[in-house]
Amino acid sequence: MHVDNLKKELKEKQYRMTPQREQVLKVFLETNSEHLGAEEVYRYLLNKRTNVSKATVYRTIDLLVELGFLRKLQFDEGVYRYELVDKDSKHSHFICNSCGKIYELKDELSAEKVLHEYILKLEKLGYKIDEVDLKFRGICPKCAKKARGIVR
Amino acid sequence: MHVDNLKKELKEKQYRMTPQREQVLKVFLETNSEHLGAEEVYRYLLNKRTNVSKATVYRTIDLLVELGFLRKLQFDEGVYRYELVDKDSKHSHFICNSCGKIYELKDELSAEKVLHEYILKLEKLGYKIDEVDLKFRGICPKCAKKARGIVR
DNA sequence: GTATCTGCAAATTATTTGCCGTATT
DNA sequence: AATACGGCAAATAATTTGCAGATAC
Repeated sequence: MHVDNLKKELKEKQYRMTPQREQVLKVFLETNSEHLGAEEVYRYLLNKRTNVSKATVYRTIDLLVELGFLRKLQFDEGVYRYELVDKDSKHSHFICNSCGKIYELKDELSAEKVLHEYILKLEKLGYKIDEVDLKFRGICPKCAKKARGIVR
Repeated sequence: MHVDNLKKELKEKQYRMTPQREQVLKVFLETNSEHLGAEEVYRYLLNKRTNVSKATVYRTIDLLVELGFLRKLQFDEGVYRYELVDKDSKHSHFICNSCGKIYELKDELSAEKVLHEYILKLEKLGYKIDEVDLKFRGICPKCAKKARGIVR
């Protein structure tokens, strides 16, 4: 489980483990890391009658990013979203312009292999690459199917 | 020149051509489309003693995006940035974590070919792709060279 | 016990909007 | 002349910050 990792990581950096920090991390674990924004995390905790102030949610999320538990994302809205950093699976995102769903393209749909040779090319030219961010937008298979249904 | 295209495009959609709209578009043409944010466009015009209010800058930029003259970008700051849509050259971005410069990876550095087969794969699975957004972060060749210099 | 953390409310930043006078067609 | 547009100032939305009391270690 992840919460113990947090406990350990905090201790190492002389931060303190608090109920609030545990709760915020748990939100991401419980929701299966559904690209939540800070406001959504706050609401989720309110619903569970768990008292964490909004300021603390923001501060804790920042901390979790700093410690490498969360990755900060942007999808062209006015909000930052976050996902659990899953060390062994890099992925890209597909955002459906119709239903808004964010798909994670990984495993057999991973773009990693495809990009690998390209990244080598950049590195040969002196670019040192720390992060790759690949996003697609369009219509997802589900919505595309529905749309076809309507046409007929 | 692009300003005439704007004039034409506006007429077609029964929008009006105004000095402010011309000025805002010109900023992007004159600065070689350096990924400016709205605030920067506003400042640029102030310096040139061209009077355009901030609200108009925002509204005009939105319009230019809607008309397809500008593309809206996000680089994990709290600001939207914009670039001229250059029809015949899709490109990705490399953001240097050291100097902050944003590089456009195009022409011989274009990732288009590499991604092409991958996109076909997605489309075979029913995804309809309208937009691809690929970004890298790391250290650019210039900064990498400098850093090496310091080490010695 | 002490330094870190939290909650609250106020501040900040980027962007949007309402309203009314102005300019384009 | 009619309608779209621009400027201003106020409104909004997301996030950040200062401070005083609470809590982890």
